Amino acid sequence: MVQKKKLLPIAVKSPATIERKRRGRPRAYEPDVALGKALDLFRKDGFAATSLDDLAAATGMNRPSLYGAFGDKRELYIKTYQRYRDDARAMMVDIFRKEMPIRQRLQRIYAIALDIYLSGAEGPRGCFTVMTAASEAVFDSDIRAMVLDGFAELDKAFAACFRRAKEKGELPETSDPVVLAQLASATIHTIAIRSRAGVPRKELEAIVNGAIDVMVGWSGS
Amino acid sequence: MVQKKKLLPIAVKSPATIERKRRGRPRAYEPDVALGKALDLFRKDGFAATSLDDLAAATGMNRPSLYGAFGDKRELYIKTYQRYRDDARAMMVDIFRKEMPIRQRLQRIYAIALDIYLSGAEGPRGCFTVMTAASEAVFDSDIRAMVLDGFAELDKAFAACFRRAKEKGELPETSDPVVLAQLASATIHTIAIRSRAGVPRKELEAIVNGAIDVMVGWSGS
DNA sequence: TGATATTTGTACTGTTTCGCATAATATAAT
DNA sequence: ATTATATTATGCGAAACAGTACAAATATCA
Repeated sequence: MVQKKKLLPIAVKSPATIERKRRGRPRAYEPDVALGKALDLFRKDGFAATSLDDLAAATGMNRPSLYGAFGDKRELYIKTYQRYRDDARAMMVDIFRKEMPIRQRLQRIYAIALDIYLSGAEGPRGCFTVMTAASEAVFDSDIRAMVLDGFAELDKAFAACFRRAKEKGELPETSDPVVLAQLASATIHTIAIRSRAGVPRKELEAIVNGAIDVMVGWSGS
Repeated sequence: MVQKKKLLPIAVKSPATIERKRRGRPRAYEPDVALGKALDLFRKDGFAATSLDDLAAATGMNRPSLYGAFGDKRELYIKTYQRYRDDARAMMVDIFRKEMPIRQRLQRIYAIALDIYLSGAEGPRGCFTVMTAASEAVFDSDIRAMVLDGFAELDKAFAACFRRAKEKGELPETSDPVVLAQLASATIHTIAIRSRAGVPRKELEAIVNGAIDVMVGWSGS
């Protein structure tokens, strides 16, 4: 009698998660949106400067519910980071997959990156991976591993782009996809940091365009 | 009678600061070394995660003395940041000034940058400018201005390098010193962040070498 | 020697913080 | 209805925190 009955009434509010009727008092929050609110806070203030009271206020939950749902502050931080990565990947994956000229592909990726970094009602929030590397990654080996994985994922995705472009003859035979990928990641990192410091979008776009020119040449505009 | 008497006995311990005999109870600390210790702590843990008790313990001062010497936590942070910038500039200035091939100049600058970023008994401490951009710069406009100034100073120094190299014929006429400078800064930023995440020096050097190759071509090694 | 100046060290205040214990509440299963 | 389960809500307690008041200590100056 583990999972017998069919015809289970699927909850209307959470389409992704299949959820049968739960037993006790119903939740007053939706885990996904609460996690999103927590992510917003952590991205704005960082781990150390964000208190559980702040998180409770932002999510509309009270502290015991936060613990019940996500564990302690550190576990919650890790979950928000995973959520951030999932979101960012979802926004990028199409552009990395679809067929298009390397120049256009890079332009679109950086445009989305800037959307992510410059968003935020109370100031630009930058890149959560970079912020986490700059703060928690040193003490905490689990978090450090996640951050390293984040860097590696981006490096690999860029390298694949350049490898394909080279095969298609868009890049000279002498070019090294791995080196170009590291430069592409470096450009991501520099706009992530500079966005946090308040550099306006126009300047960041100029940096991006210059970097693209160096990486793929002046073939297009 | 503002500054009349000559023959003032210069203190032996602090050669830089001219210091006459002070009136009351003597200091039990040396401001310069105390500020250095505070800088070490802030670089390791960041602003929010560093308590005044930690700072007092690290400097050997007690909290009232800390306030008397440097002001509150924020003022102390700002002073440590200025100290960091001064130190870094002092380590770089010769290489930016002396006459040498662009490739060699870049190699030396990145070597010193890596020395700074990877130093630290309890893990690599990264770049304080980048860390500050990632954390305090968003709320605090004074700190934000300092960080922006730090970025600009590096951009300008790199741009001057590439401009000189272009004039000496080390770079093609089509190359843009400003764009190359932004790439050079981006490379600084990416190794700063990655060092914090525990990437070993060998890998960071590979990133640097690849970036140099792209920026100045394969003329040298 | 006594007045003045400066720093140290202890202790205190009020606030914030994290984590949890406990009771109240709301639903499903029987 | 009664029981079991799951969540909310209140609030406690111990620790950490930033900042300051005040007395003791240690020097110079007259």
